[in-house]
Amino acid sequence: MARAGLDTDEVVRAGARLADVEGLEALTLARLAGDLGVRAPSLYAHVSGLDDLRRRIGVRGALELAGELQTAAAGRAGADALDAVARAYRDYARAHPGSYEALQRAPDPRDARAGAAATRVVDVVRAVLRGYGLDGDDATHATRAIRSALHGFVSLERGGGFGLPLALDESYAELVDVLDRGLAAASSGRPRRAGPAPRARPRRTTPRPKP
Amino acid sequence: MARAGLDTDEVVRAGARLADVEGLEALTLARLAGDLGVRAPSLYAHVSGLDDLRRRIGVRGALELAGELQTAAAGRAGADALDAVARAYRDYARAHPGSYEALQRAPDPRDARAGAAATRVVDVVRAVLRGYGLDGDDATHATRAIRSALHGFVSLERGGGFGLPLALDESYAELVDVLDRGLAAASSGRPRRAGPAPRARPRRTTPRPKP
DNA sequence: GAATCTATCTAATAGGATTAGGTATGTCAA
DNA sequence: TTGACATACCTAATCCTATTAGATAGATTC
Repeated sequence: MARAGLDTDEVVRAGARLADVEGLEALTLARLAGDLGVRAPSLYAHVSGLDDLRRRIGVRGALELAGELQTAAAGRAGADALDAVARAYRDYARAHPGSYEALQRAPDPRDARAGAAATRVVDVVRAVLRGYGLDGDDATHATRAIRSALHGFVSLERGGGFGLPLALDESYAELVDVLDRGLAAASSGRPRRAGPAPRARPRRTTPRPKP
Repeated sequence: MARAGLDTDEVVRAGARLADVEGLEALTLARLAGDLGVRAPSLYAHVSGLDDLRRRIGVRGALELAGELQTAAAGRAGADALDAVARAYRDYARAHPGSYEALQRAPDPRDARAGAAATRVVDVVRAVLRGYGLDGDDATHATRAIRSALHGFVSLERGGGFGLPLALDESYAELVDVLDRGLAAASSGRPRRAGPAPRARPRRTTPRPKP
């Protein structure tokens, strides 16, 4: 038999592609082996099982996503950066639904690379928040808020949770605006419960295309 | 053989309990049948398969969740109502993780009850937004924003996506504050991009316990 | 060319979903 | 009381999946 010449990277890459095209549920070792022209047990030479494969797809996805976010954020600040990162986030989740779902699972605490990949995503978001004057605990809370909002939207959208997909682009833009306003208010000095938002803060610099 | 006396409701209830205690992944017909003192094929008399069971658990969960949210919102308005609903939402997801996950899947378009259950949840959120003066399209976008944020937080929290579970209660409170501020600004009249938030809007009426 | 490494194979086990078809329990009417 | 019927439950069987064990053959190295 001619060898297929696989290695772990190739298997993970093919697994990610399959998951992205047919959904993470459709990713089975039997199916993936078929796609690769190999019998299912052969995959165990490269991956230690289905769970391991899913985790590796997740790590790969997290690194990819972090790269996209980093590119989007480069050279931008404040609301502009938030907007760009939010778009890149949603774009990635829609282009790679299987990888995105895999990346959403808790990283294996024993796998340093998994933790590092997750950290890279968080770090990009955290960097954006410097433009809002947030640091320390405030930045942690704000990072969690942004991640929650973006992930929640993307997750509901993918699952069909919004019913008719009417004006989803606009809804997403509004969500990002709500975050922007809320975070700007949070950073405008304590006590931050009663004061009006600052007036002259620069807003989005590039006009948003109408959906 | 003595009959177990099952019916569909009993099977779904037991399935939801199993999913809540051991996770939706642990819900198998074989396991559930064992719990009910019955063989796996017997469940097909009450449920048309594993997928159907999951969907029914989801519908049941959506109705339960809608009830909790409705109770939380009763007699409150504005930021107070938003806060109460947000807490109830998170409480439900933590108390019933399996049902929550099941409810998150897209409802079967052919099942009227599934659609109605999903609608009930959305309606409670939408009702809260009346206290923010939002209606029509604005209310739709705002509803989606709130659902995204709450679901995203709860989903990341459950999946261990926040790393160390440090100060999660506080982060959640801050997230709700960000929503409140952002929505209040959205409702304060158009053009809504530049104006300061209204000053005298009533804030949360009950002090939030420190985490 | 021999030795080694390893990617792949076949064979086998185990567990899950699901279908087909039989059995016995409960209900209801005569 | 007895018969008929509906149905809750069963066993047996099929198919698919993950996974392990052990053999083989292609590639690499000395």
